[in-house]
Amino acid sequence: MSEARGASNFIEEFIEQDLASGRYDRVKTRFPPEPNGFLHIGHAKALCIDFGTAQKYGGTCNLRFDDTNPAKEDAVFVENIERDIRWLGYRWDELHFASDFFPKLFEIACGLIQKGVAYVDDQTPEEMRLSRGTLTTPGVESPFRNRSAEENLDLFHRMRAGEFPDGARVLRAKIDMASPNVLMRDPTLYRILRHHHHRTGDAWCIYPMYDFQHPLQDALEGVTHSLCSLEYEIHRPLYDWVVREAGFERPPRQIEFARLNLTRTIMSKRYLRRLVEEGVVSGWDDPRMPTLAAMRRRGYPPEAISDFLSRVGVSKADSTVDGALLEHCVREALGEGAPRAMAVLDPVEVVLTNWPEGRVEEIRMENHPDHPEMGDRTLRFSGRLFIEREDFLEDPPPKFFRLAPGREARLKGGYIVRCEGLEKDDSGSVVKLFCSVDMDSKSGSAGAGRKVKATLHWLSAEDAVPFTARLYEPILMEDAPQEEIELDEEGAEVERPARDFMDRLNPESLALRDRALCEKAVAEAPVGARFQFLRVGYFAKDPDSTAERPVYNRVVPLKDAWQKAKKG
RNA sequence: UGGGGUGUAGCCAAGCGGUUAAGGCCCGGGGCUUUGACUCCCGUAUGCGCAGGUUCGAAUCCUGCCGCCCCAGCCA
Repeated sequence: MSEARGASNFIEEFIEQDLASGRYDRVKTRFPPEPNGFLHIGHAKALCIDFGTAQKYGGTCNLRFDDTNPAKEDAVFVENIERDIRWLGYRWDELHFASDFFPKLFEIACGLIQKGVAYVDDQTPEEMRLSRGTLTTPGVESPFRNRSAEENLDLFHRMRAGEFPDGARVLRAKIDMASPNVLMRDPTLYRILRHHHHRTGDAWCIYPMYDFQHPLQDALEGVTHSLCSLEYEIHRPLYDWVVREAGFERPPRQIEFARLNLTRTIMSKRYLRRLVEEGVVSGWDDPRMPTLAAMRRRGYPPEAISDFLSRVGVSKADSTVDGALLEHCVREALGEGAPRAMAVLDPVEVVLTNWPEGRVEEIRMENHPDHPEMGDRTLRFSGRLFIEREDFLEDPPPKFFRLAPGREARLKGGYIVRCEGLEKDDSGSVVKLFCSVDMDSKSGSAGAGRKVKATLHWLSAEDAVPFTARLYEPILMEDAPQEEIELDEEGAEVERPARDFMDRLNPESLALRDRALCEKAVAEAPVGARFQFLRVGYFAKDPDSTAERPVYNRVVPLKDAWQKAKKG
């Protein structure tokens, strides 16, 4: 099943070394989200690495919820995360919750106390902060550091029994208050916290900290390779300390990689939450959000996301990937399978002046130019049609070769028309084009051999169904620094927010086209259906659609050489 | 000023002492085209953060310097 043909990144190199040296005889990873929010494309990177690596080496991957902080967690996030993982096409081996291990973790903590490497500290949070020292100065040992094991054990049990108020005491590891690695200065292992937990209810009033729970749980599950992002690199000595002190023979190996950043994309959970709470977006699944729920709703195929992630690669260098790469992957994933259809987003009426009165022709249109097996459909063609407003220019610039006064263009699958005149409203905008049609130019006929530079998409009045198109752009206008350095009164450097990220929001991240027209088949397609609107882009039907008013999200636009030429 | 990481093209990223430094995205040029799409060709680092050194030979080894990221939660 697995085809391990050599390592394709540094993590796999480590794994192959470990397999070769006999350190491990199998591969077991885990994906360990905290159920406190929605998964986004950044989490998807970790997810693909965790599941993908296990898969490659014929191993297994667990899904584990690190639910050790009930104040921030909720069962609804658990459900959403599970759904997102399945959507990406991954299946976990075992499902675990940190909360299922609370009794075991408590037991291990007691063991550490008995060994004399953990103690109960009565200092206030403020006292602890002060005595921890700074980055450049060592910390000071707590006055409670040398209590007897018996006293510590008693105190810890009483913490668990609820004898002390929140924050009154903590359990700490006894490591080294002078360590240059601040994390090793007697880190907190347990805190008292009275808060209803979404799974254990009020059974516990003490909760383990990440640095205690995570390594132990990895070890208890039999994880061999604990893959995580770079910010945990400095936690590794502590990770190793915990599993070693707990007595695990063959502890997991933690390997860290760089997390994903995307241009013009907010990836911070805190900021995403603000967008939702302040109503900037409609919710966690607003198609402008970088969450998997949003991408699914917008119409991204899951294969596009895994393809994107595999192209991005895995390394330890901080990076920001160009959003154009994701778009490319989405287009590639959609190009083969999405049926083509006609939709005119910003219609302008075309009247064919020499079209036989009352005549309506039926035209066969292929559903996909490269896949005849996808069949075809019939569209009507008549003397009253609609084309895209931007496909006509009264005063065309040099490289514009679509319709203009006196110029010809082909209506795809139909006839060649020539613009003979136009009508404007009081404000000067074009409301109607008068065109002559070459009756010998019907698509596929002998007279059609003539070449015309432009082929336009169109809809005849008989077939045009009104709908709303939602066009999306990146939610940020630019990638600006989050912080800038300023000098305070004493001339010291301080960091403060350069500009609130809310000021960098792109006002054009959502554009509505509510006069848009589409084919009947498009209007009647089920929610989630995806089409390539010819010459416009890929679109997916949104759940907001009603029978009277279909709504389509632009998944991604088509590449457009003209738009590019216009700007350059 | 402490510790841990990291720096190869506009953006990612291979490279692990020995031909002219992979590949993808972006970009430019051309072919094809009843989607200015798709596709197909071609092109884009005498250069690998900078400066020295070792070597017949350095992106790869050594030394020094510089930039950027992470760490002082009873968050994860």
